Amino acid sequence: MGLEERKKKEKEQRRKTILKAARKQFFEKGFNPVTVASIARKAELSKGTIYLYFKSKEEIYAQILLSDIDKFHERISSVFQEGKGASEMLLDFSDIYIDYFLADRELFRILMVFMLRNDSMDFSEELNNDLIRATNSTIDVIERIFRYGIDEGEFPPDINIRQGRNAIWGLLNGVISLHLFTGKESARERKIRSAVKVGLEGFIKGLTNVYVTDKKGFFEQM
Amino acid sequence: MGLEERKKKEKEQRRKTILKAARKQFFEKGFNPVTVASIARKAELSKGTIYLYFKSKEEIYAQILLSDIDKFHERISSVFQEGKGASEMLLDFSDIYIDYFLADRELFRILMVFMLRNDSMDFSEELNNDLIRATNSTIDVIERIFRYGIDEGEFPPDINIRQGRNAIWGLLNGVISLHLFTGKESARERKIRSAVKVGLEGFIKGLTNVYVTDKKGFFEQM
DNA sequence: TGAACTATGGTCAGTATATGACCGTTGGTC
DNA sequence: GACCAACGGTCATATACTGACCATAGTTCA
Repeated sequence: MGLEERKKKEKEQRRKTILKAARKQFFEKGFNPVTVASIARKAELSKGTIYLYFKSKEEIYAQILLSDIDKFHERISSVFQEGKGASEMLLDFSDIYIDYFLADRELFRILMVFMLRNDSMDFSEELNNDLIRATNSTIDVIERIFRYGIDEGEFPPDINIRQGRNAIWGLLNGVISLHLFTGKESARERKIRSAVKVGLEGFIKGLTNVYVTDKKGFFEQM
Repeated sequence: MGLEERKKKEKEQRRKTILKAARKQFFEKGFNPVTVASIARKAELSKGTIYLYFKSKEEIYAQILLSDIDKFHERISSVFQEGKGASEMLLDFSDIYIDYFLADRELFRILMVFMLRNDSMDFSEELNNDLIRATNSTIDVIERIFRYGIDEGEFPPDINIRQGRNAIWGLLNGVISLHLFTGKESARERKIRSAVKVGLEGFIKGLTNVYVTDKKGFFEQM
């Protein structure tokens, strides 16, 4: 390890410090109520220093959110594995989806707020597009599962992919939203999982019992 | 925690980085063979930066050695405890002394080299005096034990304190020196401890069996 | 022996990084 | 619509770091 390397590391560390301080506040209060001064204070830096690492408050927010969504997308993409059927993938997808947002409720809340087009944050067009693209990439995963299911003959070829995709997407977000910030903490996870399970199983059964006959009691195993 | 506090911490951290890099090299190679450039390299800093934290190479060495000796002195001073006899203190002292230098052989070697007046390091007079004062503080601990023993009536009041002090000091250093850098690692500690024990017990017995009669088989317990 | 060379402790002008007073804008108040 | 407060963003200044440079003290070799 040399001198240049050390400096690089220190810079990266400082960047992370800022992002960490900012993330906490953004996720607690939203975009506008958080000031650059408060991020600086939390990070134990001056305001000017923040602007040495990021060119605007918006860029900080963008990097946090886009990186969070990327991580999430990476995690969710792990549903694609050799030897898995499309139905199984959909169920795994929902499991991971629920797991993830149970562990990071604030991220979920923020994504929901964003998708509900609460444009009180007046982001630049670029950031808005990036965020839309990023959130869509999650929906694309569902779509890919559907296509895979059709290609493998597990799902009927004439289903409306977009409709199915939106239904599952809506089911997940709806159920999670319904329970995540209401009701008793203790019952929350169970309620979410059982509601999604019922909805998803019904959905898949509706698709598959016409064409797929050799699933060997897949749902009975659950 | 605020901004000033953070900067202070970072400065202190950098100081420690330098000292750590320097200590390793000084203890491996001695004073002269270690260059400021090599310390800087190890610490992943430029040479100039070293001089922002220390005014000379000698000061670095001094701070390391004096701080090491201070720590040692603090440790060794823990022999003074309520309800202990002077003989017990001397035995505890030797235990701690041996423990310490078994764990930090290089410090022992350096102190020995220094005390043997190997003045190949041409330190400034000030540093030399500081080092002498620091090393003497250890010897003073033995002297204090002697005085305590005399005050409490455990040791005869007419013993030559300086002579006794030097004898024990010499015994410890001699035995440790003899074994520390020779012979098999496995047998080393046992040999040192038994040699010191024999010497010290004999010494104390010679002092105490005249005056102290109620020690209740102190040595038999060992 | 002494000139040339080398290695090293220490310096300092130049560069990189960090700071916070300041500016223009905006949104709220009366 | 004049005032104000609060904010994002800027920039002159301050702080921290760097490495080419210097003086000197050994070392080599003609």
